Order: sequence, then structure tokens, then C-alpha cells
Amino acid sequence: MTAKITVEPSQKRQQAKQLREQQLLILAQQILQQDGFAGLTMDRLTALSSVSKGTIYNHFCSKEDLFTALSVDSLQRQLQLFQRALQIPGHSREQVLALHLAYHRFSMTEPTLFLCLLTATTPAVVEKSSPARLALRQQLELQLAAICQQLITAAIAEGSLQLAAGQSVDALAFVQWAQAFGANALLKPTQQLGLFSQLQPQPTMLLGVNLLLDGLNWKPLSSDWDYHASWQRIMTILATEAPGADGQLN
Amino acid sequence: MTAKITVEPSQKRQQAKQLREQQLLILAQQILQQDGFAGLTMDRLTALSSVSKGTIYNHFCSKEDLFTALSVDSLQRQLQLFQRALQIPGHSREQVLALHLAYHRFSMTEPTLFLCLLTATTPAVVEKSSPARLALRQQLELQLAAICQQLITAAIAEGSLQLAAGQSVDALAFVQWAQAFGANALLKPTQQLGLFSQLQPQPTMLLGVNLLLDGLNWKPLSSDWDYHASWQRIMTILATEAPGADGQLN
DNA sequence: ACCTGAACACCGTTCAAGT
DNA sequence: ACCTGAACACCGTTCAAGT
Repeated sequence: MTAKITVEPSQKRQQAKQLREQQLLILAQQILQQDGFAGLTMDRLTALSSVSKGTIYNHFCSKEDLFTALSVDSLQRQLQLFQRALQIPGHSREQVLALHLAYHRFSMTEPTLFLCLLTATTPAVVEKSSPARLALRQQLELQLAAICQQLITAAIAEGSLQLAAGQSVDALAFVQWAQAFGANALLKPTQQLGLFSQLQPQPTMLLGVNLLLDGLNWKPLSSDWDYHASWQRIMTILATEAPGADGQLN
Repeated sequence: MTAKITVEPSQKRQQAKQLREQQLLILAQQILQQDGFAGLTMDRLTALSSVSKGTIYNHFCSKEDLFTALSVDSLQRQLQLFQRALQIPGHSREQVLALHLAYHRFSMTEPTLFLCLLTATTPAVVEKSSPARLALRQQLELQLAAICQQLITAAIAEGSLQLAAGQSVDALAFVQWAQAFGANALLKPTQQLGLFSQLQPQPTMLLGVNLLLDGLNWKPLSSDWDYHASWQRIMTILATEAPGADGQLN
């Protein structure tokens, strides 16, 4: 599977190409932010970039492939945020909370990227994306899932969590993921939803996590620990840590 | 706001128009099922229908509006399924389970409609849909949410559930909804997700619901009741009840 | 080997003409 | 008042020519 046949002369070209691809993706994001999803056309992307149409199609096999590429970008950023969140001191349940918070913060501070992730889930996009790019996305999703699984495994080893019958590390990771994805997807792009618009996002998010983890009997239970305080603590750390880290030139 | 100005002479025309719209939506679904999302074009829809392009645009202001209309259809079907699920006898937690199961079954038996719902969440679709249709969708979502809230309220009245500090009926309904939406969205369209593909959908779904409700201390707890049996019971009822109910001519 | 942009083709949308 | 479908316009995609 790994290609050792490739020699190194073209190494630099490859790097330059990848850099240009990154610039195109940043440009696409800016267009999306300013003009909405209807405002992103290949013509506009070409006009605002320094390359020609043909070259853009050299990077992305279709407009949909561009969206999948943006979703890969989105997952990479998420992975960075997860790794930072794991550095925050605290017991295992607080670390789970940190992951949820990092995810939620991401969906709020970078709505465009999050919406790209949502869009890239759509069959219309999947159908017309390149297999290579879809594989890349899957690989990143696996890395994110692995982080969740490690946390769960560590909590079991440490004794704050015990698996009951019918539970598995994979299943627990999935349930967490589903909860986080669903809540963020419902909260962010649909502020017009009359009923849920009166809910405060952050306490609701915290409630969801607490219910799941209490249901698992993951210690310490929310009745024995002030997770609202944990949430605040983690949030201030995440907020001060990543002010102008990299990438986004707003 | 309510228009009483309209008189009744054109009542029949309106009904006929709505019937035709329904036929167009069924046709669109068939095209999606057979040829995928990339295969649905306004040309094809016109060719396979009995009306002209102009008439189709008389119904839907854009292709995106058509997707929103399909999502409205999807929500109507869901509403029906929810109402049926509520008829199933059982205590309040079993009724919650019945709703989750109905939703899950829907996403599995009608993947196309479910994917329309997902697609219609996308900003590209929202941006180009008619405000009237978006309002219709929101209204249906409110009806669905109301069902969830009623169930929660009833459980509180009955004594099997007590609201703790920081909990509200709205917040609990939201958390359930997020869980269900996230889990179904992650399960159905992404069977290619290496990690989660080895999970069995139904036990995982049940686990998620049990964790949330146990976390709420909603009686009877999963340790005191065989919810696997409940799940099976509810599923057989749902499966036998709705074989060829209406609409879908497969 | 890679880039270019004019040309192409498809498809969403409109509108003058018809009934 | 509503339907029609040819015409239009936009935009995604390609490819012969250039470097």
C-alpha cells in the first residue's frame, strides 16, 4: 500500500502544490463566509485566486470534491483542538467534557467550517467527490474516534468507569459522538428553530454530557462534582490558549 | 396574519394543485432512489412528469425549494409514525423508546427521505428555499417537538421523572432529539465509516437512549427493566402495523 | 510536466406566446 | 388565470494550445 517507489526529486513540487491547495481552501472559506454557500462558484474562486480554472481542477475533481476537501480541513482543525483539550488537567470525566467543549466551541467560532462538514455528509457531495479525498476524511475521522476511545479505555483502567453488559468502548465512543454531532448540528445552523432558540446552548450541552456520563455511572457523578465550574474553567483555558493560533486571517 | 379574505370558489383548484405537488414529490423521490442525488435534475423531473417546466417552477421556486419540500414530506411521515408509536401500550420510558425506534426505523426503511432531511439542513439549500416552505418545515418540527415535550411532562406528572436543577422540559426534549438525529445521521449515510461499521445499529441506539434516561433517573431504570425485550416488542408492533400503509409504491 | 482560458455542455430559470 | 417549451444565462467541466 505505501508507495516507496516515488523518489525525491519532485518532493518540492509536491509541497508547493499542497501549499497552493491550502491557499485555495482558505480562499474558498472566505468566499463562503462573505457571500454564503450560493456565492461560491468555480468562476469566482478562479477570479480571486492566482491560478486558472484548469489548475483548480487539477486539485479538485469537482466542486463537490472542494467541499470534501474543506471538510478534511475542518477535521484537521478539530483534531488540533482535541489534542489541546486533552492537555487540560482534570480527571477523566473532565477530559470528556473538554472534548465536547472543544467541539462545541469550534462549531460556534468557525461556523463556516462546521457547515462544510455538514454539507460534506450530504449524498450529493459524497457522490461526486474523489475516492482519495473521501478516504482521507475517513482516516481523520478514525483518528478523532481513536482519541475518544483512548479516553474511555483510560477511565476504565483507572477505575472511574466500568463497562456493563452490552457496552463496548466503540459503542460508548459512538454515543458520545452522536450526541455531540447532533447537538451542534441542531444548534448552529438553525437558530430559526422557534422552540430550541430559547435554550442556552452551553448549559444544554453540559446537561447532555452529564446525562450520558451519569447514565454510565462514570465517576465522579454530576451530583458529586460541580461540572458547571469545570466547564467554565475549561472554557477560559480554551479561549485564552488559541486566540490567533494560525491559519485564519480574519 | 390569517387570511380570511380568500373566498372559496378556487378551493377545488387549490386541492388539485396540492395533489399534483404531491405527485411531483413522489416522482422526485423515485428519481433520487434510482439515480442518486446527482441524477435528479429539473429536466428529468419535467420529462418524467406530466407537466411542463414552467408549471414545476410554479410549485417550487428553485431546485433547493424542492428539497425543502421533500424534507417537509419527510417530517410529515415522521409525525405519522410518532403518533402511531404513541399508541403502543407501555410505561412512559417505553414510550420514549418507541419514539426513538420509530425514528430509527424511518431512517432505515426510507433512507432517501431521511437524506433529504439531512440535505435540507444544508445552508446551500436553506439559502435558496422559499420562506413559506421554510416556515412550514419549522411548524412541523415544532409539532414533533411538542410530542416529545408532552411525553416528558406526562412522566413528571405521573411521578416516574423528576426535574433536577438546571433541567427543563425543553432542554430534555432537545437532548433526546440531538441524540436521535446524530445517531441516525452517523449510522445511515456513512456505512463506510470503518470504526462504527462494526457496531450493530439497534443495540447501540438502545444503549444511547438508556444512558440518557438512566442519567435522568427516569424510572424504571435500565437495571430494573428489560428494555431489550421492550425494544423487540415495540419493533414487531411497528413492523406489522405499517406494511403498506400508504404513499410509497415500491 | 504543468498551466492557461476559451470553448463546451449541462442544467437551472425565465418569459413571451398560447389556451 | 394558468400552462407551455423554446430561449436564455449561468456555471461546472474540458481540452487544444502554449510554455
